[in-house]
Amino acid sequence: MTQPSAKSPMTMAQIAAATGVSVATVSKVINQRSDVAPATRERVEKALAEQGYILNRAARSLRQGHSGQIDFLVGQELNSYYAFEILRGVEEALLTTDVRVVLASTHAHREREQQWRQRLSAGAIDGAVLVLADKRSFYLQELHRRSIPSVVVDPFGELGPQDLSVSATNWAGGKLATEYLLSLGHRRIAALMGEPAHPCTQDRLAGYRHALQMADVPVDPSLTRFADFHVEQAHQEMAQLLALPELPTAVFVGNDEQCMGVYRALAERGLTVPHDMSVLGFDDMPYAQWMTPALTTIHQPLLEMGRVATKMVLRLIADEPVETVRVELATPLVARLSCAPRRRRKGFRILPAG
Amino acid sequence: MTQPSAKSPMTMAQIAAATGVSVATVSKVINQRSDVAPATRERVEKALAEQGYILNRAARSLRQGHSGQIDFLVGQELNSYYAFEILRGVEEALLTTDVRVVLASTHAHREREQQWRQRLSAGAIDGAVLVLADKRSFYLQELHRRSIPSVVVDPFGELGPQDLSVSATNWAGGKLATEYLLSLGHRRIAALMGEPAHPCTQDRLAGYRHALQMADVPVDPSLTRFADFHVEQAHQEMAQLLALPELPTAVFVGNDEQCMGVYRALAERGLTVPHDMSVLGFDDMPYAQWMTPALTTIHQPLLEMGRVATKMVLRLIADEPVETVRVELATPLVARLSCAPRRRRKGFRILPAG
DNA sequence: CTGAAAGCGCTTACAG
DNA sequence: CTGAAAGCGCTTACAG
Repeated sequence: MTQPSAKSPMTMAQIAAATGVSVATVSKVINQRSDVAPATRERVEKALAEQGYILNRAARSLRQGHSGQIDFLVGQELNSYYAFEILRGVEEALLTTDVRVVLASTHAHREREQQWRQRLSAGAIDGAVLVLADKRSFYLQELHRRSIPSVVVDPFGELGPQDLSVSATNWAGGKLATEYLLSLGHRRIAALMGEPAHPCTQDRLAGYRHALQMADVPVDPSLTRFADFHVEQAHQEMAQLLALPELPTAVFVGNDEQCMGVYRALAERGLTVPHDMSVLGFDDMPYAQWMTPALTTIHQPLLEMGRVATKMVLRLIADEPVETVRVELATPLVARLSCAPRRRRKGFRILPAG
Repeated sequence: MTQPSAKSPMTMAQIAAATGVSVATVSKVINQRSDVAPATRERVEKALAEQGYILNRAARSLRQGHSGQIDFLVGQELNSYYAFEILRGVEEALLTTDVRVVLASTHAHREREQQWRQRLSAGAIDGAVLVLADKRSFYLQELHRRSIPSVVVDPFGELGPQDLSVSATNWAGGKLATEYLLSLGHRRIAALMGEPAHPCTQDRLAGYRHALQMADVPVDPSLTRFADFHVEQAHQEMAQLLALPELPTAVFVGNDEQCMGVYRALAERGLTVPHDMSVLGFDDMPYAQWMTPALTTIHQPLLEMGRVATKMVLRLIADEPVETVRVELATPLVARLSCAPRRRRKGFRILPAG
């Protein structure tokens, strides 16, 4: 029946008094400095544990000028699960540390940007994980000015030579997707991509073209379309594709979310997946396996990207070396039910069943 | 061409020196105390603005014992978009304040719980928004012990009389859903609910039963099934429902995520929505409108719930009164394409087309 | 190896 | 209305 104590927390001074050493020595023990006699250290550690000592971070922060916090900053609205997956990875990397994430995106509100800059200046931010930033990003520039460690996840444009980044192997992913569709016999393969300005779009598209060329399939420009990364525009663009005189038999799509729009456009035309059209996504979001039919897609390790970026930030904060400036994480293909071998044209040739 | 200054931030002492007043007076101006002469105040405010003064929060925090941070704590794994929507609401409420959210869920890791408790004790948490907690929750108990303001969003069980909460009108939502299906002519309406222990499940089910009784439709217990709130189990339970000798013609489902499993189970049996079965969800997650067919569902205002809860926490922190202890936010029905009028039994009666 | 002392930047009770 | 001074809890350079 230990009584819950709501008393104000222990201080180093109290521990010092209880142990008969100085506050300086207690501090040294807590900070694992080497210049403490083993016997003293042991005695202090025991008291610390027994009394349930708790470090006052505000005090340390005031003294040292840092805060035990890193910011999670998204270049756009926080309206997509995409960012959430990355955030979960950040959380995971921080699980065993005593660093916290702060969601600090300012969404381009001027007042909020001011506030954020203030926090920066006041030393309230030890580091940052930036999603969808490029070298012209407000955040990145401010962070550099203050020399605060940062890592960009999935850069949205060009980065400076000193900027660190973590992304997916987009080129390889685009190539793999296309090779898979080719292996199923498809030749007329459309690419319904996301935001054209995003480097990941460019890279995936380059992978797509490369795979086609390797297979001696001519690249038909009318088969490449762009949209933002959301459902609505994908739905529209797919409708455009379906208005073509000669339809593709497969589509490689910019992300899973867009695939929902693609499914819809197909359903509206009375076309079924994968019988009439193979659909291949990108991301492998949790819902991909539960779409009907279950979506074949390229896995983008968003959670892992968040985790890796966070670990890099942590190393930078601790002044430890970071191995690579540009990390790219693998993008395997997850085969489900939305892709099938190309059907022969109706009445063109009848293959024996089996 | 103002030179970006990476110098260490201004202090009150510098402002005081520049203005010819004392540090105490600067502090009073910043904290909007009344005991400052108008002329002095004006002079100091001018200097503050011109010099771009920035408050050092660590110092204030050390002095005052609070931190400008509230914790966002989820009782379960942070693996569902559900929590993300609430989090977005929290963010929104904080947009115009200088309070930050910290994602602090410990996921029942013992070591992390210790760390969290330390932060609590050290005054690093001014308040908390708890998702899916009940009165036995570790977080809630610790928070109460330290008298730190908190509000529970969507309580997972019973709460103490003094606990504040924000939830959706689950009973009304269940009733509304059922009435809608009844109005479409359905009489055999299944309820494929989520977690039976969750109060929201109980409330929705009560609403469902009430609506049936009001319409003089007997409640068939074999038509009520439970699962967790995720896709897999919903898929299984729906398969069970489809093994019944007499099938329902409509299902009211625990949440939108579960509906994906329901769609799948139906597709596997060759049944189409809404022709063979009407499906009605709960939540109105962003993807609901993009499921095929677009899901008719009860809108649960998760984002708004997060926002309201956060505003309550903010009021509590500021020692302002809070109007209501239990807030319930409305749950309108969003009609889309997954529900249709009940079809007459095959061969029972032929209606003229049109 | 140990500790006395200064100081991080603020707020507040108090004297004037 | 104004300000000198104490103190929040820590860390660090330095003397011993």
